[in-house]
Amino acid sequence: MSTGPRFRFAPSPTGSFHVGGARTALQNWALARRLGGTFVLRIEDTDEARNRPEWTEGIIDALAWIGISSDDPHFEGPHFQSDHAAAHVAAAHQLFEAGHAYYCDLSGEEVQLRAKELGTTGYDGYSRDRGLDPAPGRVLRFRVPSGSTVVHDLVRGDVTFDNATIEDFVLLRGNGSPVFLLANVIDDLEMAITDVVRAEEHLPNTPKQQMLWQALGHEPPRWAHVPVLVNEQRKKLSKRRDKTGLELYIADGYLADAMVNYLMTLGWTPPGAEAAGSEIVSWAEVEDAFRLEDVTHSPAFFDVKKLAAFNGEYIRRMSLAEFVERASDELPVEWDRDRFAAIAPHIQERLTTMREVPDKVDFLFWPDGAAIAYEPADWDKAFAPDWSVPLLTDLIEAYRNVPWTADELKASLEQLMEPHSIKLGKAQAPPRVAVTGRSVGPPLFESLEVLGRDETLRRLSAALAVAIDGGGTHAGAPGSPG
RNA sequence: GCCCCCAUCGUCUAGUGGCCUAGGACACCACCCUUUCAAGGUGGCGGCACGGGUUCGAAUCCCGUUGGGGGUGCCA
Repeated sequence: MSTGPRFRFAPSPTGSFHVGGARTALQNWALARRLGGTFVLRIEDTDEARNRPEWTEGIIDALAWIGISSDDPHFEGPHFQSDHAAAHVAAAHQLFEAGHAYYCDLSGEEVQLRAKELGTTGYDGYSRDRGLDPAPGRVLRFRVPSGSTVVHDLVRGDVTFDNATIEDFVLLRGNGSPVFLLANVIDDLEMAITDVVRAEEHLPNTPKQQMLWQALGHEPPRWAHVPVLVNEQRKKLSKRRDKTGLELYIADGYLADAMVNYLMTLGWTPPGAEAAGSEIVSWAEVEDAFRLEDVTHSPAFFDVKKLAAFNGEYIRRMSLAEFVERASDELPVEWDRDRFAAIAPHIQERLTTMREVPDKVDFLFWPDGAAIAYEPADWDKAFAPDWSVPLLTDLIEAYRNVPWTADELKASLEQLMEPHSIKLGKAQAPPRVAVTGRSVGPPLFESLEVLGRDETLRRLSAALAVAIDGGGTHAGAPGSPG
């Protein structure tokens, strides 16, 4: 058990794990590990309607994916806020007994009505000195002291709030249940949290929570509010408008290391990144160098394009063996793994996400003899030149006897091109479209080598037939193989 | 409305008074390489929001303006 600082990550359970949450979790994790402290996971399930056991599992799985393992000695939890309901209520009563809170019988509508009549904002302290006793339907409100509250924030410095601008906020609802503000503080207190690192949106709550800590007779924790993540409209990333779910990115074939690396560079730069000319850093380096004091103060745009660039970089950095293994997960079970391994080196550097793998190599797995659906535009372009049909005809003849290696296949095409005086770049188009149905794909001769002589010749001949017979219309692309 | 935060290339950022004719990364453009597409290499485009101070000297400090964001629940 660690004795160092205690951080906490306190998500509310939903079916989705927010990428912004992933970032704050990562920051807490880096700090907890480097400082020899603890990362406490607390599920904020106060709102019972939202609580489902599988959601908690989803959170733990998501954390594990980004490298925050519940098996790590620095990990503690999960704790559940709902388990502490009694403590929250007890603390509220304690606050009432000590005179830090009072009951009020005004309903929400009545409060609004009064504010309107008085021309004030929010609750005006109507019941402050009425000495009301607890009763059903009455809310317990905190008696905000006069003066001001200074929040010492590790990323922003001191932030001063005039208490006069903070209304006597609710601690206990009319039905006796505690609100988030209170529950959050009590849990942090009970779990001996020393450092609260969370998103900037909580900054306005902080003076209220700090007053609660003090009213309860405790020193508040160290606060740190990191900037929020925003979309291209510069609005806080929201589940409704934006793609925020970590699970969505996992499904799209993003690598955990790339995601973690990218998330950490939002609002923070690894030392040495500039000199290295690269922002790609290992988690070890992050853990070693991440400091709250170095975090930027302004919101950061979550740029999927840059994430994709990182991801491509990480894919290219994998060893071939690792790449083949991971890519296999993306392939249909019936596809031959050895055949894939043969072409793998040629697609590894052409990817931005793992999800693109099947699409890059599918032509190698079409059933032998299946009709090929040619991309109309690609077909037209490849077979527009008048040399295309004769070239293909000769190529079929040549390929009947040539040794079946990429080099030989290439040499043989080059030899045939000569009389036509065309470049290899153009000459490879007709056979490529004939064999793969498209004009782009992995290197052609390597692909043919993997495909094999029989199926290659078959596809070449089928295309030739269509080219001759379909004339300029190529109407003949029969049904799709896949 | 009120409170709080923020402000360097399109984006993420380096920069903590002279090393800045502002550096890097992503994106974009061009060229090279080339077996299509990528990858890789080289180069390019592009920024200190504005106005006042302070100072010998300001992207850096202060004030104001403008702009953006967050918060203002008996949600979390």
